[in-house]
Amino acid sequence: MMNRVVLVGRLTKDPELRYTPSGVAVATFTLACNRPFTSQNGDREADFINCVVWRKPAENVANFLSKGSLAGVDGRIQTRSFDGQDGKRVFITEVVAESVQFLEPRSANSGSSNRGGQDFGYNGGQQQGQGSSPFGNQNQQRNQGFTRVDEDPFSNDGKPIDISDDDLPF
Amino acid sequence: MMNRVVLVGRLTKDPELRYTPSGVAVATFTLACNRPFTSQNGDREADFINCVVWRKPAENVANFLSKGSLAGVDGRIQTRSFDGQDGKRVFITEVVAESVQFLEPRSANSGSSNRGGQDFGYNGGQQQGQGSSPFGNQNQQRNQGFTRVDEDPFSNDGKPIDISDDDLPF
Amino acid sequence: MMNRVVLVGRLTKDPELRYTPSGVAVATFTLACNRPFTSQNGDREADFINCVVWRKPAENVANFLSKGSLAGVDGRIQTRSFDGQDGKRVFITEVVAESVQFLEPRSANSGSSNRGGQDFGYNGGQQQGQGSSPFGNQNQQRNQGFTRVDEDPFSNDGKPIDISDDDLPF
Amino acid sequence: MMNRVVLVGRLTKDPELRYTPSGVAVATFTLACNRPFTSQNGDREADFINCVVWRKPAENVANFLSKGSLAGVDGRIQTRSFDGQDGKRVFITEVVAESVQFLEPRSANSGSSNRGGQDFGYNGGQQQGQGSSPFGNQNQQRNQGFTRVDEDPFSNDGKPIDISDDDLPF
DNA sequence: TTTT
DNA sequence: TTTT
Repeated sequence: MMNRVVLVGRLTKDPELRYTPSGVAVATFTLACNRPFTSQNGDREADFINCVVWRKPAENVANFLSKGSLAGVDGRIQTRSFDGQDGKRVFITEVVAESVQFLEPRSANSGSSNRGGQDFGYNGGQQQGQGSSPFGNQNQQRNQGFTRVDEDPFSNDGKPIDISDDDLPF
Repeated sequence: MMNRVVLVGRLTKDPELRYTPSGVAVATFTLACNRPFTSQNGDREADFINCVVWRKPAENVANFLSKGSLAGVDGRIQTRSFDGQDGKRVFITEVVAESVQFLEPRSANSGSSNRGGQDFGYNGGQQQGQGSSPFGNQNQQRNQGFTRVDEDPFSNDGKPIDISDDDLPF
Repeated sequence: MMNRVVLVGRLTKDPELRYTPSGVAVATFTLACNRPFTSQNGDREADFINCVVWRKPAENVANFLSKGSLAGVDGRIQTRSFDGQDGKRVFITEVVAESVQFLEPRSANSGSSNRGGQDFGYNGGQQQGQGSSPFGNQNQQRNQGFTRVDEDPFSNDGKPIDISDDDLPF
Repeated sequence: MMNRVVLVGRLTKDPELRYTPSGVAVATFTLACNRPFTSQNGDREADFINCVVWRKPAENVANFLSKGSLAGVDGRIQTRSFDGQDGKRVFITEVVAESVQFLEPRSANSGSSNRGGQDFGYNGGQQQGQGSSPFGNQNQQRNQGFTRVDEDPFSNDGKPIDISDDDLPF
């Protein structure tokens, strides 16, 4: 059934990249989306929306986005639940990004003349090697030492990811 | 910032209608959206997405939708948090519907020749009186005896709605 | 770059199914989407939006939808142009559906207990044989005798489809 | 009925601002949205999508966007038709933007510390005076001398806008 | 637990 | 706590 989400916002922190036991990349991040209206106290609030992205776009996200980056997400809402450590069921609502668009312009001291708007869609994956990033390698550090975990994308305390290489929806 | 959600799914239960202290209608319901792909165990799963709708469309939802109804939602993702009764902060992600479309055809024994597709948008609110519903009044019972509560739409145990008539975003 | 469309409307005519020279199915149809507001003359108008869908979902559309069917579309806006017969360039804006959802309930005299909401997404293609349609074969006639054309989906007067099996975006 | 479009792309030219006879601002512009996949010849193509925006956001668009600007649009698809000068009916499909988001970062030599992501939604209209633009007044020229026309937003050869101040959907 |  |  129809389930479509489009967001533009800023990462509240650096994205986190993990791998399933079978080696599939998963990145998680939170987008702060400022609301287009003000609250009754007159201040501008934001929604903080948890996003998950799989495979190649996950690695692109980890490589090219960081805290504060402006990004667009096209995906679906997913809900799931697991048993929390206190024994009660925890319900999660998050966005599974099918594509992530990088909306930050390249930094001023970079050599490229490209202006923003790079797409990290799964179909549009142009398989850029990490070393040849047009954005430089200032984020490369973040990609080192990632442990392969078999965890729930947004938590460290529960519920293995029940996913296998063969059965991913995209 | 851009934040758009479009869903089509079925209500898992009858919607719940409440009123804020200042008399604003709020309806809450959960949409079951079947996923377009199967899990690794081969079964078709669903996402259960909590939705909130305000004002006139809230009353339309309460009047015309019930458990199992097929409905479309156009809205935004909202996050909020409150202190749970166990003292820890609870984070909520839900969809605030700006318009709800009724996708169930009118029942066979009804007199109208209209086929499905009725819209409950706030701008398109055609202000149908409860008593003159083209769908009959079989749901009207549900609208009686609603207590005016000042509660968080999806819970009975917390956090007053911090909203006033004057400051609604729509 | 982000480009997302979600529509719900009714087919203005039976869909048209064609095949490219290389055998790829393409269906075209027009969705009438009633506007949620009225014009200044007080009447409710509609937008008539041309849609194209490729491959398996194209065949599903041709088999299960017909004039008047309520359907949902999730896709992208596409523009293209070609030289019209009067020598001037014609510009086309249409929606390429990635998935089409059938929102009509099964007909009253059908044996299935399923209620509406069937999805024709490419990933969700459950490869239903034409002969085993749960909706009967009243539309099957429409699928016979389709000439394999190498035409622009919405016109008979021009411009070959520049697409090959290998290079489809989905 | 549901009809939702979200786009991110770059303006192909400076936006054009006009006013209806009753004084309502209308801006038109075309967004180039690069496709996330390549054509069979291996080159990356784009869709060129005509957009219309009304009232305050129209003026914001004219003031803050120009050729090449990266912008997001949230709106609806609209179709309309009129009689062309050659006597045949012309059909138009375009996007009516309900909100436009400015995704270009402010220019390097500006004094503000704000980074991109400004929203021009109708509800979020913060009513910035033209003279106090945080982006400087380099675009202000474009806003001078606009004739009040009663034309179809995207053409100079036809069909009066059938709209009045009182009957706008937003 | 939040971005600009 | 889930719909068809």
